Amino acid sequence: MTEHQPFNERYNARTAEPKWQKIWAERGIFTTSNADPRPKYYVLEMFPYPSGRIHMGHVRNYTMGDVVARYKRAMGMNVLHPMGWDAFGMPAENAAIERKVHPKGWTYDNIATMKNQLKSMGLSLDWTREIATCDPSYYKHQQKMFLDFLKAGLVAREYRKVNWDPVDQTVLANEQVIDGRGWRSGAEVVQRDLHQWVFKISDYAQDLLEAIDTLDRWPEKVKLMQKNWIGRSEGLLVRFMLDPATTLNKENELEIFTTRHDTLFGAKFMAISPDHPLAQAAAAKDAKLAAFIAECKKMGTAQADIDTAEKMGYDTGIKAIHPFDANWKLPVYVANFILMDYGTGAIFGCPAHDQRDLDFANKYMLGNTPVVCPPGQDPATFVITDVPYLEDGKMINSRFLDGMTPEAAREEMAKRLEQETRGNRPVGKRQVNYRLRDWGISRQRYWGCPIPIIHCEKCRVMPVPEKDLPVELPEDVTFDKPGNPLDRHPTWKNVKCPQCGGAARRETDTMDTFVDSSWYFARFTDPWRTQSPTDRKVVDHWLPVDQYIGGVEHAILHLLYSRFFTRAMHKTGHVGLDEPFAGLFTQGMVVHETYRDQAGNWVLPAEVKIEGGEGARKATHITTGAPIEIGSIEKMSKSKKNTVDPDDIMESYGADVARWFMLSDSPPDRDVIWSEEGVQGASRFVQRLWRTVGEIAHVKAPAARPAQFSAEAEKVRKAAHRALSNVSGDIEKLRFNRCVAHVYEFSNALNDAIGSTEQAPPPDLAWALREAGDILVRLFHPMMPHLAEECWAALGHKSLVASESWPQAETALLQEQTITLPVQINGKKRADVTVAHDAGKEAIESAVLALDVVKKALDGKSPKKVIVVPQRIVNVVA
RNA sequence: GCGGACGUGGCGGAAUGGUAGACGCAAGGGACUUAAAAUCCCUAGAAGCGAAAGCUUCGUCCCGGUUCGAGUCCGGGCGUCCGCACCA
Repeated sequence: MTEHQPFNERYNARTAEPKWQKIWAERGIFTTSNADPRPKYYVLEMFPYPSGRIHMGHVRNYTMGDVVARYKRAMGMNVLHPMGWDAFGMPAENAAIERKVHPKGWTYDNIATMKNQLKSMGLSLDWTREIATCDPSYYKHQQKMFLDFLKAGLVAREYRKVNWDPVDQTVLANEQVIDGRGWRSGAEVVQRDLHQWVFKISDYAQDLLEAIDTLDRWPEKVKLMQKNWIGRSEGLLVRFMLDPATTLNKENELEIFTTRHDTLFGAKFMAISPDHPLAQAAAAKDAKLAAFIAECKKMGTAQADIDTAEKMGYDTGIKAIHPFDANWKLPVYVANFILMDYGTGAIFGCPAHDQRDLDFANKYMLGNTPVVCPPGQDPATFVITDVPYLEDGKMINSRFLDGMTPEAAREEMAKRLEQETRGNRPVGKRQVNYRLRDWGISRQRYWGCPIPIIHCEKCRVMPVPEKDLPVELPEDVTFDKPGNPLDRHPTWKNVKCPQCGGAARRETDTMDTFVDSSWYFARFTDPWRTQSPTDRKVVDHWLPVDQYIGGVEHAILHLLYSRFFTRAMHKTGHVGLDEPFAGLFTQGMVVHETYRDQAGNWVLPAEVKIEGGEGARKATHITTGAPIEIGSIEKMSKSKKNTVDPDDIMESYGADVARWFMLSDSPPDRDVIWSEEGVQGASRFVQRLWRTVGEIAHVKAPAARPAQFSAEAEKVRKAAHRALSNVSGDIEKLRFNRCVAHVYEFSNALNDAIGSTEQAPPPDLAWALREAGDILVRLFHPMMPHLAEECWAALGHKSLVASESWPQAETALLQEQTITLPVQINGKKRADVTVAHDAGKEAIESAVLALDVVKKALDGKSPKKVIVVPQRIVNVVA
């Protein structure tokens, strides 16, 4: 048996934590067998990018997952709780450029460091399943699936806009474009069209949308965000004739998509995307238009930039003819806010009922005609100036639509336009549109999974034969020149065409790292398998993930891509289901105060000393003594230096304290403020628990359960079993902050009981105290596993608490004999009434009416109404 | 700009439409100590009344609504935060 610490000393996390971690590892208790017959439970936290060191966000995320894993294990389930590395990505290449280190070396060094950090947290992870997405043994299978998807028609090539840095000769991520300039070069960024590989996620738009409703253990907000992202809209395609006098015969019509065809009589202009073929054709004959389009290309590709940029247009001189009036001509503008990717890249503008159209019309003095009149408003006096009318109403100024609701008007308009034909085709056609675009996966970068394609002059685009997988990244690359190192590698891209044997070149683009993270959860089920990405028997047993936990910043992209990828894997036979994550939890961020010195430089919390409380907090620099300004609380970030290094915390307080603090106070889905005081509070509590358990360890109790318990012993038992019931329920609901509160409550109650006990408590109380001690330790074990092991051993147990089963609450102890109900008179609390816990409504009512306060308030009259809510409250309406 | 959330004491927060402020932090008072740390006990939303036990009024960002009853539901504001397709 292991030596445990004597109770006259403080609990020493520094010696206890490594000791228990070693024992857990030696006994392999967190290694999961795929053959274990017990019911499965798959708990997964979003795997980290190996950026260098773990941060507090990781500590929070992985602690939550670990609580669930340890709890479910105690509940008798076969728990899969793996960990890996989202190891491809740009920071490795940035390090290569800035520090002359190889991305691979940099990444694996980081993994080694972070793995040690995670190990020191005492997480119950199965490290035998560790994977790194940058390992050829992982990405080989990803390449195989790319080829399978290609065969299954799930992959296509499309032109896509990217931010191009003309100096660095590279594509920039949106975050690398700052005020329209490249972050490294400072050069003005231009939009460029690149031929890209895309996954056809839009084929699944309807399915992904509908299936959201089956995800009953996902947060509503995430589901709503995904629905809006997919953005289904039912609208109408309308073909407008172009006035031949204003255009060449070649372009004789313009097709637009609209969801507001009810407002067609409010149209004032047409707007097309700068990338629209008509705009391109017109620009060929109009140098000014060409210049305008070039100007539009200087805008970034980020949606927020497009939406917030000033609305600009260029009148092409082309006129479109209103479908219901041959004499009604609408000017056709090229406008910077029209996207080619959405609908047909062309719209009609109705300024009175759309903000963007109104801004545009006001700028170019195109006027507006309201066609929907608000209820109760006189149409004759209804005018629109700066704010469009977007609500429901009655149609006006709209000929045959007048008087209808907008909804009926849309229906009527669609019907009429569908019936009208021009050139054997209807003028209008109903269409369901999605905002969701196909997923562009091509990246012009080195540190990613190579796309297994060979380009041959003769045979065009050829998949790499499966026997040649993986296509491995060459290691001899340089980062001293602009552009993609793969592209300028002297030999790597030169290959023979697999079909004709002639000279060909490899695809030098690599995959978006979201691809890597779209199936890692499946790979964890059998990471050793070499012949295929998954073993169907194994993967179908483990999936879906029962509880997935990660940051809300992944609410849309990562989760939606994973849902699509799982469907694609299903279609190609790699898994047997569509939805990868049955339960999802999105945790909040870790935030911290910011500090600046007098020169305005950010200062690390570790360098700041805080004194004085309550409004009078003053901060000084720990070494120089210079005054420090305390700033706002913000997300921990390197740039603002408001970070706390988990290593420092674990070194000075221990992993359990860090874990406990991360779980306490804030609800897990909200931000938590890291504060020194809070950590110290957690640290004090660890010592208090240690002392409490020490007291109980000294209590000599009979082996057999006493037949009777005194009131005092009963009180202890009730506190224990109530805490047990509460903590269990709150872990199930992932309400860890309440678990923490209940452990505090229980521990306080236990301390009270011990404090009022003489040296040797009577046998029944002694037994109750020992029972409570055993429950207490098992209750906090998922949150503070090292302390729990130390306490468990101290209580004389030979087993590991990590392998113990979860205690069962005795329901009889949860029910009080009498309950005290608040009594309200007219909704205000005026008294209490104590009744038997199972008292009926009538009994409660008569007890309440007998109260002096109630009698006085009623003043002899009978109450209008008495509302009795069982177990809750009584309200007397006088 | 679009989409999503959040707003409760000095602070983090608790509260199936049912006693607002559990639990913790910080604070104040006391005990122990030569002293400090640690620990333990007590107090604590605001205002007012009372010698006291206690009582009254107000109070969950603001305005309005639904309800016997609203922190919670609905409508409208204000503020803060997150995401927006090549950051992960």
